[in-house]
Amino acid sequence: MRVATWNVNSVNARLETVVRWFEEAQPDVACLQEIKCVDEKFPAEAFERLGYNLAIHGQKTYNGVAILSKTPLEDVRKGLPGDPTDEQARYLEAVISGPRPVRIASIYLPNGNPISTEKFDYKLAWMARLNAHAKDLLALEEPLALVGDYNVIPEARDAAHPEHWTKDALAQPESRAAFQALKWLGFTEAFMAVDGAPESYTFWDYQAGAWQRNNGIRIDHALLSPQAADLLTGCVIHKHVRGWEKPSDHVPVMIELNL
DNA sequence: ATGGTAGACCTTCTA
Repeated sequence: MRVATWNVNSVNARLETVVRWFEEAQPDVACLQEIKCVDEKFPAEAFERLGYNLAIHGQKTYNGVAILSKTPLEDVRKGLPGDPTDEQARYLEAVISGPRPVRIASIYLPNGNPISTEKFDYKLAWMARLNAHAKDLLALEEPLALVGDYNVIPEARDAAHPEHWTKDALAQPESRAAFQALKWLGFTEAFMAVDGAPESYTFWDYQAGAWQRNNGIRIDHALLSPQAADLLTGCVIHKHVRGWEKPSDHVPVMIELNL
């Protein structure tokens, strides 16, 4: 089973590009982030035509996450538990039905910039809530994948120019520590388990010719429970998609599970 | 030190 994660930077502005990639890569499950629309504005027909079932947790203008699956989605949870006042659509969880069900979450972790503002506090509070919820999910002892745009550069090797990011929320020690703490609950980071090559980025800024200079960062991650890690056979970053017409600034990351 | 790009949407915010 192929499970992808992709921050599409507006599913409506990107529809042609996104459909092109779906037809090429044929994911069984795809988790999208930054759809940037309410549920009613999601171009559902385009994906239903390709044979997908949809779960959408949208929001006007900003954020928004979705899960598309070839098999029906069950036990859908919208929003990250832990703060009922949080109105940002950044978390969606569902169980992918099948002979061996897999629980999947589509995550759009807060950016957190600038770091001297409440935006960074919100990022760290959100990460604490994610870690608490992830701990509960691990206790279920089932195949589980938490995939998405984590907005965290885990290590210096995950940036072409680590020195550019020292004042950025994506590379702060607090951000990295929270991501490490999440992994240490018992997750396997799919990319590091399978490949782990340096200079393997998932995001290149639109500005300053970042793509042309390969000035990228690796911030889109797939974390697997032990029961899912046992099934892991591959993890590929679809870098070439960044060179297409009208690209997102992120590229898809695809994991393969043996089921 | 600045500005460079992209998307939603109404003027500026987010990234």
